Amino acid sequence: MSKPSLPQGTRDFNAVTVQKRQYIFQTIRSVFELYGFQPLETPSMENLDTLMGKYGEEGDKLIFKILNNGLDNPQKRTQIEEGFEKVLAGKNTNAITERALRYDLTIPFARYVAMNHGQLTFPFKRYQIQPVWRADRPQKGRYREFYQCDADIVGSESLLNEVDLIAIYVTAFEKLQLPVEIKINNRQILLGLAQHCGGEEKLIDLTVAIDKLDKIGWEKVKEELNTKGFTASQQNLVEQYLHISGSNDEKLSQLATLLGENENGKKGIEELNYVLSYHKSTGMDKHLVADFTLARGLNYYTGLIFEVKALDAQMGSIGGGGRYNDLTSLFGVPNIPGVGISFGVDRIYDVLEEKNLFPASIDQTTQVLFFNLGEAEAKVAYQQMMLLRAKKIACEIYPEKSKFDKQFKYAEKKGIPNIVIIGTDEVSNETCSVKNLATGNQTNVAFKDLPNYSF
RNA sequence: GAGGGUAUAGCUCAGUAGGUUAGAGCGACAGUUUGUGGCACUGUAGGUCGUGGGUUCGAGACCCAUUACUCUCCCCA
Repeated sequence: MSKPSLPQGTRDFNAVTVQKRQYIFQTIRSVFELYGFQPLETPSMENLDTLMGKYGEEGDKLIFKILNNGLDNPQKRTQIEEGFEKVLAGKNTNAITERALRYDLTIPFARYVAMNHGQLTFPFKRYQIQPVWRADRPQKGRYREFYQCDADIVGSESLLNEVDLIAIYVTAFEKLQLPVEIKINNRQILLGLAQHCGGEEKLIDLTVAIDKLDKIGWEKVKEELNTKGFTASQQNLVEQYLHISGSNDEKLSQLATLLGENENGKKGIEELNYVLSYHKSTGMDKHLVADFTLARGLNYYTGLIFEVKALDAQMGSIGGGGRYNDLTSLFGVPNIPGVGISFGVDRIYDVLEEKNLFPASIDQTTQVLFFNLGEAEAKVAYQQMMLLRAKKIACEIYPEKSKFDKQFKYAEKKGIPNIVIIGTDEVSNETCSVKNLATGNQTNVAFKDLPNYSF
């Protein structure tokens, strides 16, 4: 028998880790609900057709596909062999796989909206907290199974939704006491720039190159633009664009000058201005940074886009989102605009851990340990313990009669702050000894007073 | 998909230039101490040195292969 192991990029979560993760989930969930979002859950697996082609060419490769059952059925042998040949040729076929694990929460949500748009009340606001899977190579801050927490609003084009989603980010990260900066940009601005550089068809090359700026620097970006056929004057324009700096207002006015009368550019700037000025009134604008280098990989975004970065932390983005004006048309239901955001819980966890920002209180569960001093004593202790549990005080009793040493060490290792000792003397007096392990203080408490004792 | 690094006790790691019987700390267990823990001391258990081949009189160490893990790039949360 070989040693048991885990699939690459997956993890077990021990008690402390689960509690810390619950703290993050609960914080985010409470904010979602505070803002009027309702929960949705979708299956771990979707039909492969639902997912394929939605995340770009790279994305398709990273989808975990599920092998069909019954491939050994002799009656289907020819069909399956043909299917297998297709797979070897790099194509997909439902003869071999027809289902796949969820890759994100947005596309399943779009599928859900497309299937149920007749029944839903619009604007429809849902949140979803579930794991997703990617067949990516694991590394620091990147896993093959990880959780996303999404909130989306569909059926409304109002920018008030963007305003609200930003407020969710700010509120949630304030509650987590994690300092962040929320970068915002607008696909319309990028589109305007592409048009200035010769046409909309340059948009993807342009965004891919721009996105790399902070990693590879302007010179390399310029080289890449050059190989993609951008002329010297176009490269110059991009350079001016990327070197815009100052406060948010200053940046936007410089950008307005640069893009001039371009309709998309003007619209994009107007929308950014709207959201930024709205948040001046909430005081949340101090977390917002207009960043024209922000592009985001997913091609379905059409309007404002967001990305959240933890300040002073070695970590990629811990959240992102944006407006997609026609996502459900992928599933045959056009004209349902939407906007959404996502929290990357696993990365948030890593950052909170790194910066020591988890509250100390969350890993404490059991409040009181009852010592076990023998069969008869334990029976009395058990009765007393149940009275405490009825008062919602978390307790446990050591399950066997052991030396004090061992029971003390058990309490200490589990971080149980109080112990209750009930031996023969206590049983006859109807009292118990309550000891606080941190202070070492010990007091005698009558049984009748124990349920009201403040531990 | 491309390129690095690592693999020795439950955990973290030593192990010199290839040389007898494989080392430490921590942890576990037991005792000093069967109604008062944390400390201390004493003792015990625990290893097919990732796997398979090769070189050698001799391999934990050197070579080849393989697997797992890990990190970086691409991309992403």
